Amino acid sequence: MAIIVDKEQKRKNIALACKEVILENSIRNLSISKLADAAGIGKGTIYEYFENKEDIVFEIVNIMMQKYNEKKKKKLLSVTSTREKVIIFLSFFYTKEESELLQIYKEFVSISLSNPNLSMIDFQEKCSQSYYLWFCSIIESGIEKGELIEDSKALVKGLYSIGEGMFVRNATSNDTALLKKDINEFIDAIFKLIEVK
Amino acid sequence: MAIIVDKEQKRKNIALACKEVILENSIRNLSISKLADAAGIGKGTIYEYFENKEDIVFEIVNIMMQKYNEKKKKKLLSVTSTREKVIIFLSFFYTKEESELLQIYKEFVSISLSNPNLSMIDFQEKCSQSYYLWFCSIIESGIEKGELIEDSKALVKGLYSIGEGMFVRNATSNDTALLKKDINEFIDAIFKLIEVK
Amino acid sequence: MAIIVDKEQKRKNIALACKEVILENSIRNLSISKLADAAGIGKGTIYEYFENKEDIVFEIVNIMMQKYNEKKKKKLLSVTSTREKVIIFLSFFYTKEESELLQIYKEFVSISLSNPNLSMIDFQEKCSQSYYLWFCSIIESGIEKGELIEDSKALVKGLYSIGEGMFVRNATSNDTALLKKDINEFIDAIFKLIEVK
Amino acid sequence: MAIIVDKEQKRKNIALACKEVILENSIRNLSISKLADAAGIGKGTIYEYFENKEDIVFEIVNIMMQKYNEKKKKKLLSVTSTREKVIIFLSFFYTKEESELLQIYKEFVSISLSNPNLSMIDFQEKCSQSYYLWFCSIIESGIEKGELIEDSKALVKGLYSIGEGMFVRNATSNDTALLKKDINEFIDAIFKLIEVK
DNA sequence: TATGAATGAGCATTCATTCAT
DNA sequence: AATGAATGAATGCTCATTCAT
Repeated sequence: MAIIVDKEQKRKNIALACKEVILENSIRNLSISKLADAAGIGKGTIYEYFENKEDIVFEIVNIMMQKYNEKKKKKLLSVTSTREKVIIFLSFFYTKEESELLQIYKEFVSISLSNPNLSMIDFQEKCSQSYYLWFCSIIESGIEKGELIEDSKALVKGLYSIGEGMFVRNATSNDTALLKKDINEFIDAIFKLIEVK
Repeated sequence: MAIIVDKEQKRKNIALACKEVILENSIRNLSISKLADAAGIGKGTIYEYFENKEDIVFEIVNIMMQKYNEKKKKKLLSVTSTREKVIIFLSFFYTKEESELLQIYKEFVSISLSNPNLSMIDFQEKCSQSYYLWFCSIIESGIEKGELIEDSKALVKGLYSIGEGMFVRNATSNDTALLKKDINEFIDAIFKLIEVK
Repeated sequence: MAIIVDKEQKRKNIALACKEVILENSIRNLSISKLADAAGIGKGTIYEYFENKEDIVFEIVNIMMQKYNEKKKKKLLSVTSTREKVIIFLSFFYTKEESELLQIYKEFVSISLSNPNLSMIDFQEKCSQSYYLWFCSIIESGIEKGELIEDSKALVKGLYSIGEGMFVRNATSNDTALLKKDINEFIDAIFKLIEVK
Repeated sequence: MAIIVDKEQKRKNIALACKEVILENSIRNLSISKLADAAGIGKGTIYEYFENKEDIVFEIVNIMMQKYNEKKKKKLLSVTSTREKVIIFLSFFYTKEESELLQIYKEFVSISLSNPNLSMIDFQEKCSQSYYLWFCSIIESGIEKGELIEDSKALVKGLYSIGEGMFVRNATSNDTALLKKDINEFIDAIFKLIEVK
């Protein structure tokens, strides 16, 4: 009988093996054969598990995002104040721990700005939406708990975009320390206005 | 006239001649030879004036931004309230009038996220800095005029990034109406907090 | 039953199972794995019964030709005049009833022109020879019965090739109505010359 | 100033340089890089002169057919009897002189039977039509000159297809001597019937 | 006997760049 | 200064075939 493999698991393994090369190079400069080499498999085998090159990137971002979300969830549970939660939420954009994910994310944004294909758009919109809802729930529970003023709700979309805006602006210089300072100073300033004293 | 001036001028002319084709297609689908055709010059000549394709986008953004800044300056003088000035400032990201500039700007951001070369980084930092100072002076004069509370100053960087953040998030869907709504709702909400009553 | 018989039968079953997909697509656009899927067997199993893709077409033509020959034999017995027999004989190339066979036959001729393998050559020669003898006997009995002039015999090879020649010429346009007209007009013309009045 | 080349002439030269490799291999097994090597130019250069692989084959068949047609025209003028003209016309299919053209032609027929693309069909139909008219005029002038009976006209299409039919049937065995014999015996037989005594 | 996972050679085409003129 | 002919590296993907089970 033929060998039976766990396709889903192998897909993950290959994706993970590819992660390193993607981080070292950029997604754009990666050829399938380099990826196959990195994963220690044949070129054709890639296509047994992935539809195309982008599919690999999806899988990687997916895996990394899921892992990160788990971490984030825990971190968010470890603090109580809404302010701390917001800081944790936006720390994504400057945290050194997630520099790998950030790098991939940067590529992702770059591609989505100039080359968006349907599945990419779809993926990004789902991501964006789920993060937005998450962030929203943090602010809302802050209001419920009486930490934030009622009007905070109208600021959610903006606050949530601040990180991304600063991230993009900062992307060329890659000075995460500055980014951290800027984001946190803004949070301080805005909380002065929206915190119930 | 010095030769160097002519060269600079010709660079501009070529860039402008390329603008239309880049807008119709995306820079990624454009080959040097198509750009040369569009500009009515030889392929080799492109290389006399530009380092590569990205360099052309860079020049176009440069030219268009300068023009746009003149317009913006005038518009800003035509209104008096700080709120109106802020609205005008951030309207860049959704205004239909500047849709060409926005499209090119999108390409530009995309390139700067994944392929930044030195002059691009330099350009972007200068741009960013000058816009920041500009925006800063608007907020500061708002404070001076007693329209905004003192604490508004600390929000400047954030406010200024909101537009970009929303722009990037919005880039795939291209729904400018939604973008406009989101930006303006945020401005409303934040002004509730920072306007002196 | 001997194993060898089973193998032969399975070969036939697989070939027949592939027939439909080959008819829907062309053999050139079909990969072994699609054929294996269509036959409901594993890719490797194909190689147990066939040398290659062409070999499958070969088997299908074989099977279909045999079936067709039975039909043809009956039809030929149902008419009496030599002219009618000739018409039936050459109707193969345009008859709608056999359009599947014709399509496969076309593939087969194409392959035999550019990729003939030994067994294919062998098959074609045997086919050709047996059809020739068959056609020959029709003409000869026509002469014996006094329907055709003695000299008709020398025309046999040519008459017999006319159909194929017209078929090939017609293959690109696929206009079977025209083909039928051309073949039958030729038969009319030649019978004017070879029929005993 | 840039080098200016005679594109049309260079196209012909490249095609001719490719002819040899096509004859040694088959059209189907030829890669662009082999063709480029054979022509002593870079792979990219091929695409400066040809749209795609098939375009090269067209050019070659075109060139060879034109040359052959010139020869044929002269040969046809060198004989007077219609019978001789017909023999010359159909000799194409077995003549050793044109074995190169025949080989290319065989590939051509093979492709047209299974992979016809639009330009190929177009090309073949034009070819076929022009040969048919040519052959037609030979027979018609034979009738006018009183060499052939009036009824010969109705045989034209068939006679003209005989060669092709026999050629195809013969293609696998490649026995040109036999083909010659068969064709000429048929011509003898048919001329017995259509020649005015 | 049957399988299907793994493979890697093979391929058409594109395009930035060079450089002789 | 301007050109455009020539190039060849680079690439995503297919698929017949093998072979361990």
